[in-house]
Amino acid sequence: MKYDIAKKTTRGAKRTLDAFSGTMFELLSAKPFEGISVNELCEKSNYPRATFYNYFDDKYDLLNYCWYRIGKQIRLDEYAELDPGKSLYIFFDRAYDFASVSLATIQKILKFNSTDSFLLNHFRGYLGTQIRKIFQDCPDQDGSPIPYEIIADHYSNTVLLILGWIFLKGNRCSKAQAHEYLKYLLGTFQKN
Amino acid sequence: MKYDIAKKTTRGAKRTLDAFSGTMFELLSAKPFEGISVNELCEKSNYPRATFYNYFDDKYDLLNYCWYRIGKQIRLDEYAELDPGKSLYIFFDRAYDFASVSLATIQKILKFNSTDSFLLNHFRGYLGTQIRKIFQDCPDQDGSPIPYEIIADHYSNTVLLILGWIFLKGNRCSKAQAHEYLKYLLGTFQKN
DNA sequence: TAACTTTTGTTTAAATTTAGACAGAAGTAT
DNA sequence: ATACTTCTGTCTAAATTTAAACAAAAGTTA
Repeated sequence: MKYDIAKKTTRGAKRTLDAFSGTMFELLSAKPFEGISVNELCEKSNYPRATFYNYFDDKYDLLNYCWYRIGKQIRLDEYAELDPGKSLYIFFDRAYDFASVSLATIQKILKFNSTDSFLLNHFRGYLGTQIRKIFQDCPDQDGSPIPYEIIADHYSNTVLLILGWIFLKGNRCSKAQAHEYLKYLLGTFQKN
Repeated sequence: MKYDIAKKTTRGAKRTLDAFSGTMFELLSAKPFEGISVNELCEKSNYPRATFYNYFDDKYDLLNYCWYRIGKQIRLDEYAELDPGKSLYIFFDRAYDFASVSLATIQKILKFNSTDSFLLNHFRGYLGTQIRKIFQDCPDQDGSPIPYEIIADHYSNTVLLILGWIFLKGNRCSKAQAHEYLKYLLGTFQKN
C-alpha cells in the first residue's frame, strides 16, 4: 500500500479510498475479481489511473484495503480491552451481524466468485490473520498443555469455519445456535 | 455559479458537482432547505468549504445546479430537433417518467419542504424558464391571433400545473389520462 | 507467427484541492 | 444588551490530483 493508513487520513484521502473500495465491491457483485482491471476501477470511480497508483500498488492491494474496511466495520481493532475469554464470542457476534446485514451483497459476490476462488481465499487469509492477532494478545492460560499460539490459530479456524458454513455455504442458523456449535467444537479447551 | 458548466467538465469536477448536489438532495429529504448550511453540505460531502466555494456562490447556487442536474436527466436540452407540435407531450412524458421513478424522494422532500415553500417555488421557476425556452424556439404559427411567446408561457404553466397536480398534490393518474387533461386545457390552441 | 488491442505501472508540469485562519454577519441564550 | 456559538465568504501556501504520454507486458484474433 502506497498510502499510509496509520497516519490520520485527510478528507480527500478518505473520499478516494472510499470511492475505490466501494467501486471494487460494486464490480465484485457483477464479475469475477480476475476480470476487473485498474482501468475499469478508475473509470467507474471517476478517478484517473495516476490517483489509483497514488494509493495502491495494484488491484490486489486495493483488495486488501477492502478487507481492512470490513475489518473496521466489525471493529477488529477494539479487542485489547475485552475479556479474553469472551472476545471469541464478541468477535463472532459482530461478524455474524455484519454478514447478516451484507447478505445480499455477499450472495451477489459469490455468484461470480465461488467459495473456493482466489477472492474468498484472500479474504479468509486476511480475516484469519486478524482473528489470530486478537487471541495472540491474550496471555498464556496457566496450565495449558500446548502453546497458546496454537490455540489462537485453532480459534481462528473454527470461527471462520462456522461463519463460512452459515454465510458462504448458506446454512442459515440463529446466533444462539451458532454459539452452540462454537462451544461444542471448542469445548475441550474453553474454560468459560 | 463560479464553475463554468458549459466547458466540458473534468472528472474531478464531475465528482465534486455530483457529491455536492447528491448531498443536497439527501439533506432535502431530511430537513427544510432553510435549515441546511454550507458547513453541513461540506461535512456530509467530505469536502472542505474552500472547494464548495470553488464551484458555487452559495447554497442557492448549488440548488440551481440541482435543478440543472434534473434537467439533464429529463433531457431538457434535446428539443431542437423535435416536432414542435409534439414536443409538449414528449417533454411531459419525460418529466412524468422521471417523477414516477423519483417519487419516493419527492415525497420525502415534500415532507420537509411543503408545496408552497421557497424550495418548490424555486424549482417551479427554474423548470418554467426551461420549458418556455423549448417553446420559444418554435416558429410563430401562421394565423395565430396572439404572440407565440404568450402561448409558450401558457404551455409552460399548464404542463407544470398537471405535473404538480399529479406528483406534488398526490393525485396519481396514468400518463394517458394526463394527456387527456393537457389536450382539454390546451385544446383551443392546439392544432394537433 | 504476426498484427492488434488492452493493460500495467511510471513520469511530468499544470490544475485543483486542502487545512487553517480570518473578519464580519447572523442566530441563540441569559 | 451581553456573551456565546455558528455561519459565511475569502484568502493563502502546501499538498494532492490531473491529463497525457510512455514503454513494456499480457491478451486476443486471424
